[in-house]
Amino acid sequence: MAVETVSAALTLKDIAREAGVSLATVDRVLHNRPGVRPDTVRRVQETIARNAFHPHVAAAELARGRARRFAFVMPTGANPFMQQIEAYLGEMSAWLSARRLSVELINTDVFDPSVLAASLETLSGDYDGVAVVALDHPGVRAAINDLVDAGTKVVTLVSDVPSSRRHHYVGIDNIAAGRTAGALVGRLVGEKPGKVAIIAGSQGLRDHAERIFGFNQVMASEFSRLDILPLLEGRDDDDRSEQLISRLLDKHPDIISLYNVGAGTQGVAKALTEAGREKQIVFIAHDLTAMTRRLLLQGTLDVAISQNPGHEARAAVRVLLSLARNEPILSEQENIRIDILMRDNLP
Amino acid sequence: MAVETVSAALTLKDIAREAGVSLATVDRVLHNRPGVRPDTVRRVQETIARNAFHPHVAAAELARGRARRFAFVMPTGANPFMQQIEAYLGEMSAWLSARRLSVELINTDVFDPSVLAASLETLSGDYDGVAVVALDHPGVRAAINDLVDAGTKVVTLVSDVPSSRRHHYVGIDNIAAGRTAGALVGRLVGEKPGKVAIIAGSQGLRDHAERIFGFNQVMASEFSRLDILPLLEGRDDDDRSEQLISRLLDKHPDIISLYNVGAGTQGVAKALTEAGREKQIVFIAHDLTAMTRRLLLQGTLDVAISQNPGHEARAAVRVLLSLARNEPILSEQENIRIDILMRDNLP
DNA sequence: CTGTTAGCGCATTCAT
DNA sequence: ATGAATGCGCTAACAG
Repeated sequence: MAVETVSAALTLKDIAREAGVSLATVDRVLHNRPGVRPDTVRRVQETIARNAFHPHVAAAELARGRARRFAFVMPTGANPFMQQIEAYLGEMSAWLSARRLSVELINTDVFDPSVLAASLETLSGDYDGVAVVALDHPGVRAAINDLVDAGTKVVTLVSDVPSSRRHHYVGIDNIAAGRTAGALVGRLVGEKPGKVAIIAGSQGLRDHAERIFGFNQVMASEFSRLDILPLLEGRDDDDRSEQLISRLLDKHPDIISLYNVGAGTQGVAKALTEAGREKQIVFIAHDLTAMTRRLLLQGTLDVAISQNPGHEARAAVRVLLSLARNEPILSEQENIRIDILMRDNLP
Repeated sequence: MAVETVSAALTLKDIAREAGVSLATVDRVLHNRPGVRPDTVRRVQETIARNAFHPHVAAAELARGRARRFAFVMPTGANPFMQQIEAYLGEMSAWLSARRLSVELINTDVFDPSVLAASLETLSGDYDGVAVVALDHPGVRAAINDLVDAGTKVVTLVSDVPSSRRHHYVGIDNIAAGRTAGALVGRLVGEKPGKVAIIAGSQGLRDHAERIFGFNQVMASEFSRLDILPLLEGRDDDDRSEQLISRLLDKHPDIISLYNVGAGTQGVAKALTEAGREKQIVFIAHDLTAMTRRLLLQGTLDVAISQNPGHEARAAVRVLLSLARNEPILSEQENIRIDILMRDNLP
């Protein structure tokens, strides 16, 4: 009936005895520290492997003594999605403090590359790990690489800098998210012909650009019968987005779907409602907030494509911790999914 | 710039000194053990609260010495979804062993209530925690309650027994999953009138029954123009499902959508393809496996509604561990979502 | 290059 | 009802 067996709970000392060396030598091998004869290294490694030995993390953590410090560099301002991530970090505080981990929030203008880069530079040496909502820019890339060179573990959060040497990216594949939006638009409008509107914050933002790219890809290859209107840029601002969309709806009575790539969903929704067309137009936007939740329940918004902010907060912390401990990371666990949220599967 | 402050990393000893008692007394209060004057208890608790003190889990774990044993009671047989959960448990083995945790798999016929109940009874006393894919039946409920009374922590996995006193349920809300399926069918078929077919493993299975309930709810209230055909029961078997669906497709040339509530998706897909109708019919099924992934990419399957087996495996372990340690559980983290998976957001 | 040793913070006897 | 003392398994500093 039982399948797995219980392993005998070995300790470093057991390994040391079996390999015929001292505790300290096993420890050196375990952490690839210098000063051990290659031959001895091999012998110890073999005993470790043979016994499938894993050092007790609790003991290791305790013996290290030193607490770990992580910094989260987040955008200033009232972006609700970022606020959710910060809130979930706050919820972890008991968990963190029971592990002698500290997370410090650093709010910076992440949209100004020089400010962000400068902000990152000041962190060097003070932290074991840094999570940053990054802007893809040469200055930022350099700052990230400097941190990495200084021995700090770095993960990019939500927005990546693939060309940097960051250790990990915690966030979604935005091209795939855009493709998902495109497929949903195409599938939900049915057979009807008509125009599709698309509004983003700015094409200069990497995540927005990638989503637009993925969206257009799917529309061109699979729903070419639909007419995509030129991209509008609402700068993630409610009022501006509302105005742009209002004008657009006036001009095109045959719009059947609307995709909002970035923030400003409230403004877009307002324009839709005031035109009295919220039920006819398939409306797709990003992220789950109190507001998009309400819009989904009302039926104004048809789908919210989202990334789970709680998952991102915890994944970033866990990845930084694993990196700091030189532990392997459970990649399946830290992979952030593209959530399709509709009225009936709201969490 | 910085927002959170680093707490001073207190220890039990600090609390003891500040409260004017010994280490042992603080420990007693911390674990609600008897033998402390109420007055002293209060004083110690206040000091703990005032300092927002959290005992170092690593030290606690180390001092306990004793390893924790958990059992996972899973269905025998070749259910791919269950096999995925087991596989993810296997992937955690290094993680588990580094924490001196052991997970033992117990395979049982969970569909026979008396066998399952008997199986659970044998576990009593041997484990700190038990996760069980449960069948909702009085005998099983009693067995679960007995385990709980014996001090074992119990979580139900994937399939719940709400009337039992299990400590936690790790799995999705199946009514909501059924509603989600219904909404997707209704939205994806467009304006077309026609018939909708539905096939389940068995109405006797609680999760199937709940999904059917949710599905019908949405169809009746929002898509009453669609004609729902009587439920078929394929017993989660590919061949039987294929035969049933083939016959149904022959009989009804105007079927526009098909919802498979349980397993047997491969058989259903085969029937669809052999009838040459896989492109016209909106097909929705559950769970992501190698096969449903392929069907999604081919376009035979339009949506897979799924629960993340890796997440479920890890959540069950974490919840059992938190329960065993008397730690609070991060409910947002352990909540299992209803995933809507389409071709473009496959993980 | 290798070994010895003193804690890390808590749980748990055993005394008082 | 309370306190003192021991050790969990590992890291890090030091000694050879």
